[in-house]
Amino acid sequence: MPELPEVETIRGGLEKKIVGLTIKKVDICAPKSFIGKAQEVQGKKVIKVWRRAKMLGIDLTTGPAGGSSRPMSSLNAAGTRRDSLRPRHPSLALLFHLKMTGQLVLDDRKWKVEGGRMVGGHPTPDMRDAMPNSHTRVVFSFSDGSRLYFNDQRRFGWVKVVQSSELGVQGLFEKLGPEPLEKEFTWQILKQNLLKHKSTPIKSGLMDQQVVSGVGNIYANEACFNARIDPRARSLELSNAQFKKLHQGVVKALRDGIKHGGSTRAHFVDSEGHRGYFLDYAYVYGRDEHPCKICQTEIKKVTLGGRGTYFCPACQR
DNA sequence: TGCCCCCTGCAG
DNA sequence: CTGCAGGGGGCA
Repeated sequence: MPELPEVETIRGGLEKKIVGLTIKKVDICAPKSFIGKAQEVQGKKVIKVWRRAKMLGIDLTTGPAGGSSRPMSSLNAAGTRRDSLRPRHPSLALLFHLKMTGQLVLDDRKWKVEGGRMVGGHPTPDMRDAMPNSHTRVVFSFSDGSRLYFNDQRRFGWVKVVQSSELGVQGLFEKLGPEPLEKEFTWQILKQNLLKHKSTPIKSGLMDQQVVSGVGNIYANEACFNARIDPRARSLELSNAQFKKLHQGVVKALRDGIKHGGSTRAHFVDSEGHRGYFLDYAYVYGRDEHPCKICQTEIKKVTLGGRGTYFCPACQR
């Protein structure tokens, strides 16, 4: 599900709640969803929550609980890189990829057992569906009684126990393109990367994680609209002025996504179980047969690379 | 550079 | 029943 704005929304919510907590227990309901040894993270303390592309990382102390360790990550609250790229210090982390339907929901009602019954707070209406259910694949229990649920209906997602050496230049992140909300993402870089695939539709190019990381189907559609460019256009056909508009369009779409707490089509909820509202503000995604918010022309839907593609035939040329 | 596939569920 | 869904790895 989640693209950059959704993962960033989850990251921000989790950071406020779990930094400093110790993982007491890991319950794995779906073995294929958990890669690595759960034992390695039990007793470890959370020191940072970060994001790279559409992946979310939780840095853990490497030594016994309380031991000191340095964060593996490099992204601050705004999703921008603070300490530059690498080298990363040796440490341990949990790395999540939520794919299409993954959720990370923190249940911080402090459950107490009274008279054999669980007693706690009241879940929000949105959260009720995200509580441990038939789609819960992994449950992390923390020292203060709170729990983190990794839910994933379609089972495409995963969580992996990683060492810092597995990430970075030679690791899992090796092929990822630039972070679109960082300085390294310029219109020139975008142009250069898109031109590596001259005949690929521009919207499909934006979804290529080697071109720019973190953009998925919703925000690629919105970025093309923001730039007033036909999503079917080929990179070879674009002028420099259009590459600049596309660059701005990507950044605007992602920032707006974060501003509205992400997009909820069907499954996305943030770490508190609340949906996101960006789709209320979307210009084209999911709006086929509806009037364009700018010119009233009917929004069209086509398929590109097997993915639903929405655009305004009048605004986007 | 395109499919097919991993899976589950829902809408038409 | 078929088709489609915030992703992306693998294979021809």
